Amino acid sequence: MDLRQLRYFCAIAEEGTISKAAERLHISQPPLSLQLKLLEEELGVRLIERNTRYLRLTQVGHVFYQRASQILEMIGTTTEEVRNMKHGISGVLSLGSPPAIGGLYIPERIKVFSGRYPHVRFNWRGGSTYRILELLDTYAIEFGIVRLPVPVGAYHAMPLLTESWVAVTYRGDERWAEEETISLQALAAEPLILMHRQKGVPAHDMVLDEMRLAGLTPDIFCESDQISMILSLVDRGLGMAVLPASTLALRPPEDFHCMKITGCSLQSSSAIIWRKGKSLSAVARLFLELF
Amino acid sequence: MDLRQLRYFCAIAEEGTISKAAERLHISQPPLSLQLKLLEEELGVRLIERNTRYLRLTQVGHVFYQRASQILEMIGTTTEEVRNMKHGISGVLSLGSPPAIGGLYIPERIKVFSGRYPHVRFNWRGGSTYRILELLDTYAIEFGIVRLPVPVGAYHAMPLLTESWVAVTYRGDERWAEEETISLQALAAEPLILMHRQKGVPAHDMVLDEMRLAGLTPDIFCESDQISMILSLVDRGLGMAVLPASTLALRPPEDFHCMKITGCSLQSSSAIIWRKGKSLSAVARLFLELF
DNA sequence: CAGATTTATATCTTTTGTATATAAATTGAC
DNA sequence: GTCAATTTATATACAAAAGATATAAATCTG
Repeated sequence: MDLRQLRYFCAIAEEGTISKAAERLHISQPPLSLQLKLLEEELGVRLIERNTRYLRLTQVGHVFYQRASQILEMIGTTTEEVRNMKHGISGVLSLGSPPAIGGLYIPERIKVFSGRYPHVRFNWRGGSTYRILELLDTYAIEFGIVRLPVPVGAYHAMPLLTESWVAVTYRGDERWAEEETISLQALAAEPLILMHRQKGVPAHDMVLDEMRLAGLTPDIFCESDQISMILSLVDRGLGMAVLPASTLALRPPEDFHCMKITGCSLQSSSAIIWRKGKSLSAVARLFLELF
Repeated sequence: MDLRQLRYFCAIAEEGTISKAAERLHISQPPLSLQLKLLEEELGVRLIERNTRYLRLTQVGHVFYQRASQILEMIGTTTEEVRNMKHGISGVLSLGSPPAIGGLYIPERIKVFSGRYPHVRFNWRGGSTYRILELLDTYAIEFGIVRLPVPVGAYHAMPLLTESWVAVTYRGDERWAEEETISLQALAAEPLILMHRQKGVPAHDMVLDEMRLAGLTPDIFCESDQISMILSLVDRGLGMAVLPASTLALRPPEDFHCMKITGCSLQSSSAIIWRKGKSLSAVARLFLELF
């Protein structure tokens, strides 16, 4: 198969007659008829039902048209992309994430990416999931990592992991050292160090909601929007944190003790999202290929 | 640009030398060198750094190789797909969904799809989200619609809408006719008609969990795994249902009265998922394009 | 039935891709 | 350091194919 044949086929499909398509393509009509015929013969399928008065795509022709358009568009963007890389791969990659989630995924990938493309610079914004959506909507960043759910209409999403939330104490805490799990009731009796409640995105309200709905007045010792701050308090035995399990993935396991929370289903998924309307930059596409 | 040039470029990138690539392509070496040169000139970018002893891709060359491979693969699958449609578009499309979610998305699309491709037959399995995952894993269905979160590793996902759960009474219920919202406490005092709790997928436990954690003993009048059964009971004033808002979308709005639940954040997202390893059939891909 | 329009076929020309021959460059062996 | 071996690049010649022109066949309109 030949790219030219795809272009020709699409032109015919779009123009509605072979003659008009030939005009658009700046060739004469006979070779266009011929190429269409050759394409159909190669595929062993009739793509366009035609005679001197009618021309319409067959079912298979419709399918093939969709695929062919996609392929041509991909070739176009690839060509454009590569041409713009005349002076190597450079530019600024703008992304955003809540610090806790981003810390999991971003630094290692920035390291790999920067090793591969040393002239790329980064703009890594922080903030709540809600804030990240704002940054996306104002085109301040190209893509963001957020916890689901988010209003899904305007964004493409690439799901990352789904995980449970766990209760976290410091290693030296003898009362819990032997425990693998903790009940919500027991948890409510502890001083709690929690993620700050954040506007618009329910995932972050989950801990507080579950607590309050339990009818047990939770003892919120401290709220913070920084995981590192939360853990620094836990480390000093000032209270127990409730966090997505992954936020501890980058910490040395000997520093903290995690317990599953029984009788409740705190869960959250995260995803990479980007705006549907605007296509990603070449650099951003390269970066997302790391996921 | 020419498809042949993409094939040639990929062959060179994969074989490591122009000579070996020429051998693999069953052409001689000089035209291959020439085509590579022409490709680079057209793109205005050096893709392969080479001399008589070394050959390695430039940064841009690496990017171009990835894109070119994708394009070639797409052309391959498209060709294959279309060749298999020799006798029109037919076959059996196997999918699965919990009845409640599927009812929202599937019937209308089956209607459209069947109008377009009348020779396609359908195999629409039901079951809990957990069951749907089983069917996917055993290749009994090609894709499923489920409520998130699901273990994300093995599946591609295409997110659908995110929605709140609502409390539902029958229209004639005077006690609530004027209310737009209902508190969790008030809800707990009603006889409840709920989705049956289902194994493995936490989303369906949400109602019960929220209830129990509220410290209020919920009065579970009836559990069912069929939305239609639940609504038939609600319709007779036997209790109040708690359901994702979308499950009522297909019902006449005059039959039921919905209220937002205050002080709790019952939310769920749904998504179409399919196995990562196995590529979708042509018919399935066509169907997913409706979303 | 004549004129207009569109697709299909035949033949010729031009373009482009490929092969052969050979030069140039680099590495390893003696 | 020179010679053989290997690889890429260039030049020329040939072959394949894509396109143009001319024209036939089919269908609709007036």
